[in-house]
Amino acid sequence: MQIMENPEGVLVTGLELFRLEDTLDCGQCFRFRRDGDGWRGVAGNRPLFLRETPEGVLFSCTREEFEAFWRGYFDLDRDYAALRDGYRNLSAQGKDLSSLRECALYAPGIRVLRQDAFEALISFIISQNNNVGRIQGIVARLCRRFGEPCGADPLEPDGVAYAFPVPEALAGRTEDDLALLRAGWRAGYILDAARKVASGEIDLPAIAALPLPEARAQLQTIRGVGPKVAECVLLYGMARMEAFPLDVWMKRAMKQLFPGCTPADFGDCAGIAQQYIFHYCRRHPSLVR
DNA sequence: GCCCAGGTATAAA
DNA sequence: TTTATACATGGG
Repeated sequence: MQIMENPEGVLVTGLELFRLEDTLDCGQCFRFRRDGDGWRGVAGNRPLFLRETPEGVLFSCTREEFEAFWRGYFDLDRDYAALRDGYRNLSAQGKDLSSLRECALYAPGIRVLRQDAFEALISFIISQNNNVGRIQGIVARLCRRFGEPCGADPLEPDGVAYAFPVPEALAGRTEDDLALLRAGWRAGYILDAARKVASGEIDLPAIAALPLPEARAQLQTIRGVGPKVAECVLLYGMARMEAFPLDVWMKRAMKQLFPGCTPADFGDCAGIAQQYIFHYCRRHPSLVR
């Protein structure tokens, strides 16, 4: 990876296996949209525009911002090629994981984003029994109404980029206050999560460091957080790459593609394998119907 | 109208 | 412990 400054921002070259569409349009984050030939969005309180050029990926930020945040956010220091090859050789106790190579062909440029834990928690509470378009709409309204302005966003009606709300900005609200989100019954879940985090009853950084079973159990004390949401928070919001979100699709895909295998068979980077499988399923709906 | 969307809480078997 | 149902929105 080479990093060069230019008048538009920071140009990153020499990156293998990094494609913006694979990474930003796959249901792991809900705040990035296409903008012309690139993508625009906000992570936490940091707005960003980025696009692919023949030379590399161009980030519209300073070198300091890239180094301090975006480099980690996009997981750019992980060697995904080595990981993919590692999976090829990882045949735990005779378990056949060879289908994974085929899966990885359908989203070779995916990176597992390292999002803020609270943002991931609220986002995936909203995601339950919901579709990506509507999730994005609810999250956008949440940020416009309860997030702090944090820069410019030409795609917003008022041209302002809004940060993801901090827990304290939500904890004191009522379900009526959240009615404008049109989040339905998830509004109560959002409030419970925000209140538990704001009060300290839920300590997200502490949970992130816990063994997986305890971390899952603590997350699931939040109303509206079940096995699936907890797993998404661990994988996308706590950089716990052993986490493996199992939804209806994934359960069926596992039976078809990896009979007899469990998430644990994919090792300490199971979550990345899960991403490859998820993308494969999206391209092969007949497999999981 | 009907069905579905990367689920979860709740009540019943 | 497992299975059924309601839950609010909105798009196809």
